[in-house]
Amino acid sequence: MDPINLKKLAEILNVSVSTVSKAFRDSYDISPETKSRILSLAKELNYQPNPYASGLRTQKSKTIAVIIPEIANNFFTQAIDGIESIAQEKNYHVLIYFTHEDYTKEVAFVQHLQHGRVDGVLISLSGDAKDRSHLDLLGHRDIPLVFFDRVDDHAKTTRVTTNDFESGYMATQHLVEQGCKKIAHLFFSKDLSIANHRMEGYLQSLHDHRLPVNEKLIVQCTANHVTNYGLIKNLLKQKHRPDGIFSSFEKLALLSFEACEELALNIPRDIKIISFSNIETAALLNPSLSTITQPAFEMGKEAASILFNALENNSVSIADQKVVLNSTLVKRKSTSRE
Amino acid sequence: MDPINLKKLAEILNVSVSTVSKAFRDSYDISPETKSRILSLAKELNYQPNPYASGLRTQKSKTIAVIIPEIANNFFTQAIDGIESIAQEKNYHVLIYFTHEDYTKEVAFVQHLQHGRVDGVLISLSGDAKDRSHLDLLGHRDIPLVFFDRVDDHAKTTRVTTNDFESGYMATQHLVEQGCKKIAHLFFSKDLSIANHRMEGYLQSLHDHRLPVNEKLIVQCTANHVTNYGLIKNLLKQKHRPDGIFSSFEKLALLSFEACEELALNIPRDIKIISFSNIETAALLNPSLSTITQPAFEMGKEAASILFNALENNSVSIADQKVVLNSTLVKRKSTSRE
DNA sequence: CTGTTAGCGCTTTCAG
DNA sequence: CTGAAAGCGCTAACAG
Repeated sequence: MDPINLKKLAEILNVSVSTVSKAFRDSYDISPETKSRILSLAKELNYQPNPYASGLRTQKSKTIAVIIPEIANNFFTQAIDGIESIAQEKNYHVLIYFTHEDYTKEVAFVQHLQHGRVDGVLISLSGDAKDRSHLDLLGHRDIPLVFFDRVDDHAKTTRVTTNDFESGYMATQHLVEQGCKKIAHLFFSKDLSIANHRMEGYLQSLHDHRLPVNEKLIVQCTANHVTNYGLIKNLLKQKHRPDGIFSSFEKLALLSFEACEELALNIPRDIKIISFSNIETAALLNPSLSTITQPAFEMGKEAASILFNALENNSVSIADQKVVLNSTLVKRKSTSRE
Repeated sequence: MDPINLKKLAEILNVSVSTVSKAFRDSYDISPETKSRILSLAKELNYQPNPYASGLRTQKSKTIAVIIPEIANNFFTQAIDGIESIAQEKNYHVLIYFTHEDYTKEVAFVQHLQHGRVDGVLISLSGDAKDRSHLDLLGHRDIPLVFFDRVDDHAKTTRVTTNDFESGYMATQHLVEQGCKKIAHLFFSKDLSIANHRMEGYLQSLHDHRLPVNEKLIVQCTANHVTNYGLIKNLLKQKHRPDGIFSSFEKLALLSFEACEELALNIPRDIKIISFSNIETAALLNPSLSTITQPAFEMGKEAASILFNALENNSVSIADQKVVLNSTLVKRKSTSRE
């Protein structure tokens, strides 16, 4: 069955192609009768304009791209949910790309997106990137870019984050309040500003509570979870093993749980754990993990709204602003009972 | 900065547009020197063909759509991961659409996709659909469609599922083996063939183990989790409350856990629970939930591979076949110790 | 081996 | 209020 197009509609109705086209756009400048004739036939024949033709003509795709490190992650899942909910509202389409923390993929995706496939881009950076200059390409092409969560602090565009410094501070303090003296910190990549902010909160909190900083308790993890598991086990086998762990990444907390189990360390008796995490399923969750939970869904919505706003107002360059949402500290058994 | 296009490349190199175009496609029929001159300049200027122009011309978008009920769900998260991994390999783009179990949205998405935006569609049906005729539209437009998990058994196209009957049978049997006599079944929507297959497995298992079928223990849930919570609580407050629950949907198991907690029922002592679930984080998981785990990632890969195969071979109509992968029964404390 | 040309389906001046 | 015509950027005959 051949697809129906403007030309055919025009032929059937004995009007010109441009008249038909206008019927869908310029509601003025066309007689009401003609318009309704056209629209009703279009509906009857189930006409939809060809997106590639109008995209080519108008240089608008009604599509955005979302570039994230991974999807098997509750934070990103919820963020995508938020993004898609706004996109549906605005009648936009959403393309997804996963970098799997691979910088070269991030560069490749961005390269591919600079030629009209999308009108705008939402990105959460991969962990192992140093040079962010590939992102400038989008700016050169007037494609608005909004960062969320894993932002580039130096980028001159909108960044949506959470209060990571404060969260790191709160998390650490929470462990201190439970009597922890030797608090370890697990983080992922020094190239991520959010990781740095969280660590700064941790350090400040230790300082304010007059606890010493022990380099051996600060563990930089990798994109490889087998390696990470080894690192965490080593941490726990140290002579002066920590009595608390603040993990800035959900997966690292999971690995810590597993490592404790293997080493027969009781949580929360021997060691207390708090982690950034967006696991929602409290009923199924191990009751010994306090969490810092980010408002992921809201972040997705916020970032998408800002982007769509820019697109709709043709304000090509997105303001150099930082939007900060607040995470929530969820205390659970691990720490609320001594 | 103006985007670079074929015409500009041609001008700079003093060749015709078609020569440039050919350099990227027909590696034959063009002199090696010209070709390399063109390609190197293209790289230097960071040229990328405009996808909307070539899409319009070739009627190929190098894009597929994935329509799923929701994303905040471990099964779908893993499936998308699998789909995207194949798409990356094949250099395809992936559009995502969430129906949130809303049939009207499913229809609207499919309507929008019949005019060239995508080359193919992967779908997992929304729960409340009866009439699947909207999907025929895609067939009429020669857009291949592959179902995964929530398939339409009557569709004449490829369907990728798991062995749901057998899984339902195994799950029920597992509870029987632990001594359960009054086994409830929670399911979601009679319109979903997979739900029906799972239930058939449940019924067959009861029958084979000479246990009576009690209609009051078979609960049809809804898309609304507050309602579902009420239904489950009612189930548990019945005079002859069940001593085992087989849930065919992860979220329903979570609600059961919560309801048990509220009603002070001990799991697994008072009641044992087994559920379809793709929660991966064993270390964090409550140790009292046995699960039927579907190979979601593999299903995504399988469905995507079949679709891309069809696209690449221009075999527009996808064979009327059913691909069945096997789920895994994961026994945990709830049932492995009496 | 290279160039000319028509046209994918749509939007948008500009004339009438 | 309606229509003719140009052209978005690219591809694919077809000539040369």
